[in-house]
Order: sequence, then structure tokens, then C-alpha cells
Amino acid sequence: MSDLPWDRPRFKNWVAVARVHSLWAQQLAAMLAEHGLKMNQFDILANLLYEPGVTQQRLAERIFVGRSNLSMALPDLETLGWVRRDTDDEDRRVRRLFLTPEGERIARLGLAAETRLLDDMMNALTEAECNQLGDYMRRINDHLRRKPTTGQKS
Amino acid sequence: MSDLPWDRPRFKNWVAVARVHSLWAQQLAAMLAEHGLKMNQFDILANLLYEPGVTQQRLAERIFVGRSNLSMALPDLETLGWVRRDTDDEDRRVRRLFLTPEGERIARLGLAAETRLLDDMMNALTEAECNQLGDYMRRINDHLRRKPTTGQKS
DNA sequence: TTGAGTTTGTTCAATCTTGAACTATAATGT
DNA sequence: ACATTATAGTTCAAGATTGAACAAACTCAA
Repeated sequence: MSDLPWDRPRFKNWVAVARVHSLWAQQLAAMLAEHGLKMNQFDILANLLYEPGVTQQRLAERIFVGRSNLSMALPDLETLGWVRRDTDDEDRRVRRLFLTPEGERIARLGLAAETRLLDDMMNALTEAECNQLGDYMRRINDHLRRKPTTGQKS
Repeated sequence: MSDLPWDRPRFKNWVAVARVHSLWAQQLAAMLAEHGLKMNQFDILANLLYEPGVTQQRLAERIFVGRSNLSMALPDLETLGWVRRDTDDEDRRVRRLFLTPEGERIARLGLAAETRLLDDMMNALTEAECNQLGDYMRRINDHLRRKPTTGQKS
């Protein structure tokens, strides 16, 4: 089977990355569900806490989702009373997004859950190793962004 | 903002992992599309090449989807003439999955694309660093699997 | 001004994914 | 043998996600 790639270092090491990512996603989803939060909702809320007043366009890029996705999801979050959308005065096309107090409360609950999960996960590594991991990933990230071979979202 | 987690090493290093994973998924999807392959189809085909005769149950676990997902997707792959499903003689409930010759051809095309992408991505790291990355991830993976805090699929 | 081109967000239909309920088969215990 | 329980796969309706076509607002040059 020497023509198949699973033994190649670059391939098999990446497979490990992908597997951990999937496990993380599964476990995070389960923890968020305890607070009545879905993954996609949490992504939005957490980013609003990180960057209040963000536009839908920019938020969509940050969470790697199409713009239409947000157009569909945000009205629900408004109905739940977690998110507020103000139209920008300077540019009346754009909608600036903010958390309500209740939205912020929920966002922090979710973030606390994610923090617990990550603290646990990363116990497999020393702090130095964890930082090294981040360093590797940021380097790959920079490398990938330098050459946008393909792929924009609508 | 010292109560928010984005500055904590374990949090921010993981964010880098998640970001790279998303970029990888986007770019791979774009490359596969050139061969008329979708991500979910490729996941199936690649795993059939890796483990011919796998059951739907086990395949679902490997690619982190629900069993119903495969029940929906596999008939299409049969129609395309890429996959064959044999009923096991020893246990007439299970369906064993195999690639057709054409399916294998397509799977190898997809794998070649993924290999190219990974070779490029991993150029950001030395081979030793790449192996270290894989080592870290396998350790996290073992750690996560030891305590299944939550989360099975149906 | 006007008009072409761009950017932001929305709508809609098609596709994907999921979980729960279901059927069929197998394994276990008495 | 029989009843119970467990497992493999399917169906179906609900929900999520996408891309294309669209409308509204902005930019900028002539």
C-alpha cells in the first residue's frame, strides 16, 4: 500500500489534527446543549462579545459561514432577546451587532464551558507544548493566507 | 477584559487550531470540486480505500456523522457507480462497503488533491515540527478518548 | 448630476445533516 | 424453545447551510 498516503508524515499528522478537532466539536456541542445553546448560536454570541458592533459581513468571515446564513440565524437570536441589530448611521446598508445583557450572560456561560473543555484537553500538554502547538498553527495559518489558492464564500 | 478567555494560552492556541482547520476544509472542498467531488462523498470514498469492507456503522463513527447520514448518502454513491454494498453472510443485518474500480479511481484523485494541499500547508513547518504537531494531537486525542465526558451519535 | 461598479444584507429553493421512530436480524439468559 | 435485549440499517420530518439572484445603499469619475 505504499502508494497510499496514510503513512506519509504530513498526511497522518494532519489526520490527527482533524480527529481532535471533530472530538472537540462534539464535546463542546454537548456541553453547550446543557445551557440550551447550539454551536452556531454560540459562535455568533462569542464573537459579539469579542468584537461588539461587528457587521454581518465581517462576522460571517470570522466564523466561516455564508452571509445568508447570518441573515437566517440572526432574527432568531433577536427573538430570543440575545442580540440587537442597529443600522449604522454612516452607512445605512450595514447592521451593527450587539449582545443584550441576557445575550452576554449566555455568551459567558458558553465561553466558560469552552474554557473548561480546553483546560481539560490541554492537560495532555505542558504549557510550553501548548504554546508551541499554537505557534505551529499560526505559522500554517499565515502560510495558507498568503496564497489564497481558492475559495471565497458568497 | 481580563475576565475574557481570548488571552489565555490554552484558549488562544486552540483558536489557531480551529482556524487552520476551517481554512483547510475550505481549500480542500474547492480542490475536490474540480473533480466533481463533494467533501462528504470524499470522506466516504477515502475511508473505503483505507478500510474496504467496512460496515456503515463503523464508517459513520470514523467520519463523525450519524448513521442515517450514510443511509441517505450511500444510495447516491451506488447510483454514481462508485460504491458497492454487499450484505454480510455471517450477519445479515450488516452491509459491507466496497469501492468499484471507478470509485477507487475517484478516491485516488481526491487523495492526490488532499496530499498536494497538505504538502503545501505543511511547508510552513519542518518535518520534525510536523511530527511534533502530530504527536501533540495524538496525545490530546488519547486524553479526550479516555474520558468520554459526553456525546454519542445516534 | 448621472451612471457604472461595489458592497451589504435579504430571500428563496435546493441540499445536507440530524435525531427519533421503525424494521429486521442477532445474541443472551432462562 | 422463548422472551428479552441489543445491534445494523432505514425512513422521515425538522432544522441548518448554501449559492444565486436580488434590492438598497454607497463610491467615484466624468
